[in-house]
Amino acid sequence: MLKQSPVFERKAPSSYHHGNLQEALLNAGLELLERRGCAELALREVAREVGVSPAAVYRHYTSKEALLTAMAIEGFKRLTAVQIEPVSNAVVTPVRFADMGRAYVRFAVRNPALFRLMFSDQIDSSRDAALMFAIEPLTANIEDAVARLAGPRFSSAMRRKAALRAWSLVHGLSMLLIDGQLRIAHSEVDRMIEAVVDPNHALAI
Amino acid sequence: MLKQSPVFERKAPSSYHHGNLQEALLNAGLELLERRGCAELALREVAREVGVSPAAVYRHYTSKEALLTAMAIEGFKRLTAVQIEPVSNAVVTPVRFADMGRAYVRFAVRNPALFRLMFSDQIDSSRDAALMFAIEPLTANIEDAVARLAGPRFSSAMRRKAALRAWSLVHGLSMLLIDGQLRIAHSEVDRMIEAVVDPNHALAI
DNA sequence: TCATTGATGCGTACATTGTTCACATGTTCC
DNA sequence: GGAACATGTGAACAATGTACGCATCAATGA
Repeated sequence: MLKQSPVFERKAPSSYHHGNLQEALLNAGLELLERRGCAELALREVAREVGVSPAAVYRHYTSKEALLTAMAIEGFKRLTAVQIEPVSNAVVTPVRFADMGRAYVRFAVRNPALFRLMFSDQIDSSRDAALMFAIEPLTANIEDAVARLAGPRFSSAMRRKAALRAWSLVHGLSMLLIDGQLRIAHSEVDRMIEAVVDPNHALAI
Repeated sequence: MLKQSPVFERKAPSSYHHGNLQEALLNAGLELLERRGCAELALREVAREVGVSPAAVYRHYTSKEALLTAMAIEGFKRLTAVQIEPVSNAVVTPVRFADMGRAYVRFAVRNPALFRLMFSDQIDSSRDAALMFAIEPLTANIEDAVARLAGPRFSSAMRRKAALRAWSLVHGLSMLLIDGQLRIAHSEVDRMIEAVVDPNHALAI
């Protein structure tokens, strides 16, 4: 019998074993997350989506929180990827540094529920080593970019401060945007990101 | 018979009616929120805390979301109060403007669960008029302070941009701090707030 | 004074959720 | 082919949000 391809999330009706349930649950969870929102995501519904009993989930994740954690880890991987892209294999200029921030905000706006989950209290970053490991590059990339942009004239304390300012700015803008606090049209979101995340203040100290 | 004072949250054992259940539920909810966290707050537990049946809650709030919304509104009132304090009855200086931001972040750090609820997707600000009304001063205060600080040399577009930058910065720092993303000791939180929210960049445009 | 009425609380019930446990079904390897 | 193991199922449990009809109380007005 042919091995089931991972792209099919639903098992064939007659097959008892799924084939790649762990990954299927993760993908179904990520998809359902954006449809239902962060608060209404039900473990049972994820199982239903994949076509499997609720208890089967526990063979691959020890709890609902564990599944959410895996989803958040995937989110951090994706965010890290889009974040670092503007400065990979390139000199860090103020414009490219701002591009990093804009990519961060765009990721949040395009994946609001996932972004919210990643920074929610439903997952405990100090508890799960893999999660902590996935978060770490996010900070490291910012600090590294600051270092490459500022050069040796910045002390390590100045770098950390500039990085934290930059992170706070883009993170706050992301949150306010996906909360709908800023009453702006969808079409204006990009312009607002351009305006707020500005190369002129890249290294404000 | 004496009317029950609102300060007593639990009804006297023999009395059928509570006296001020609406406010008691709100207070109990706010207290439980910080103990249990934003995700684990149960309507039934709030009712238990007040000494009343779960169904009684529905005489005063149409749903759990309605209670959470009321709690969030109270949160916005308190946040607005501490936020505006540094510039009420005083000329707006860069230092006082920064103090506004610091008060914002301190509120978040001292009431992490409430702050998270206020900006969560569990309440829909575009749905509830009272909630929208409670949020509005938060933005207005920042923009007003920017206007008083910058004077007439700032266009209205520049004011909005500066206000949004300032809000994003303090909001992002607040979120990162209560998420525990910044691995810093409790004792260093205040120093970090001082460093990041800095009068020198009050009006960065 | 006392029945009426509206507001407010209760008990019960239901569907849904996260989780557990014993059991069923495949797969792998000797 | 059978033993050992991984992986899925079904039934069950407690807890949750919510709806319903009924109980209790306070105020009102004849």
